[in-house]
Amino acid sequence: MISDRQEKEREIRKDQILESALKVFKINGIEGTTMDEIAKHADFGKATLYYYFSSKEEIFIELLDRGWKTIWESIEPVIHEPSQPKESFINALNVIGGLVRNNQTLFEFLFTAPQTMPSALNEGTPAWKGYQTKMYGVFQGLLEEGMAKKEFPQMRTDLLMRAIGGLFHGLFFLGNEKKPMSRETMEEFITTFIGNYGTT
Amino acid sequence: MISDRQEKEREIRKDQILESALKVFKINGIEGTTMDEIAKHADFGKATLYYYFSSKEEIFIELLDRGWKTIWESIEPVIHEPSQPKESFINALNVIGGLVRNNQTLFEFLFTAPQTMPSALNEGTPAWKGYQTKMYGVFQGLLEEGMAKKEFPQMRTDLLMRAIGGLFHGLFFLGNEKKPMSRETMEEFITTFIGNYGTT
DNA sequence: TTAAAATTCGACTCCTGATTCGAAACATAA
DNA sequence: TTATGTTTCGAATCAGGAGTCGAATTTTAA
Repeated sequence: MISDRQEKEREIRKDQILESALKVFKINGIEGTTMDEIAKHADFGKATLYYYFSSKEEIFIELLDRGWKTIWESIEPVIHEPSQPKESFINALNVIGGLVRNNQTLFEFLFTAPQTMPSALNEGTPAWKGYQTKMYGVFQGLLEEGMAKKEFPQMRTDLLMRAIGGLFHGLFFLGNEKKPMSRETMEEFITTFIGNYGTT
Repeated sequence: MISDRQEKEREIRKDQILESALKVFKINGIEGTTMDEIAKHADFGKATLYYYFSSKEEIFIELLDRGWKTIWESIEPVIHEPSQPKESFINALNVIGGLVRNNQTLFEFLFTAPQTMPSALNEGTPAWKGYQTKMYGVFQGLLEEGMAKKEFPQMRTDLLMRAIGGLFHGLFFLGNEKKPMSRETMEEFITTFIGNYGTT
């Protein structure tokens, strides 16, 4: 039997491993990351990692799953508030911005890793992909609603989507500045781009 | 002695290998790419690759070097034309857009690979890095000039830089559309963002 | 106090994939 | 035609890293 406390401690150890994996990944890149390295950082023996995770891939998947779950659960309540599409849209972006500010490394990983990790993609619709899809769906939806209400510039929503995605990514992750992107600055850029149509 | 023709043929074979490497990389990701795979695609024996390149890494570096050189040499003349900063800026972006349209895979690689290939970075300032730096320098410079002339919104140029970089990347590389981004659409998005200050 | 369960880990195994070897096949030019 | 240089490649070699094993060590609970 496993007590509650035991379960909790186990969870803590898993977190420790995941966190270390993330750090090592950040330093050595996804390619250069070895289990030994992760183990050293996490202060465990390599074999112990396999007591908690069945494979290196599982570690990365778990990182993605948890991360995207967090994103989704943070956004979800915001988009259910009864506001104008544009407002919801910006609120949701701000929520994500907040997450990024709290843990830059993690979220950069979440937004970048999928491109560079072919193995993870091939398994029948992993959980994280589901959240990702839902998230994009929501944003796209808000964009379409807002477009109909003339709150946004009249452009193809899929293009606008790409543009805003890129813009967000650029602001938060490009360049070598260590200071986090402030909420104000982000809003300024986004609204400048989106134009001050409906509101203001 | 190596005749001109021989030299030329050798160059062609190298191209063939580089092109194959790029394709395989696109399909299997940078991680999953093996020399065997590249060799198969290039229709050479694996050992032959080593006759033309000293290592797998050299292949990737060469891809980056050539690519960034191309970018730089395409931009260079445009920015020397005597125009307003904003105009030069957009012209240069359009030039790059043209390159991307011609060979999406290559340029996506050029803009993405550096993030995911730690080994390449460690060698004392590789050639491609030089071109990349020069390019960013030029864009940043144009932005500053234009800012002074009120051609752009008054924002920190480094942030504006990141934003435009992200925007460009988003338009050209995000999403799963296969159709290339048209010049018109790109300009529309960029100028919408930049605002129609000076010109128009 | 002690048997069973949970946790830890160093030392293997094993495989994959980069790189090298040495022997061909081919081309060139005297 | 032959000696020399060039190109090709299948079959080894070799290293590094993922994953396994079996023996401790620690914790739990009766």
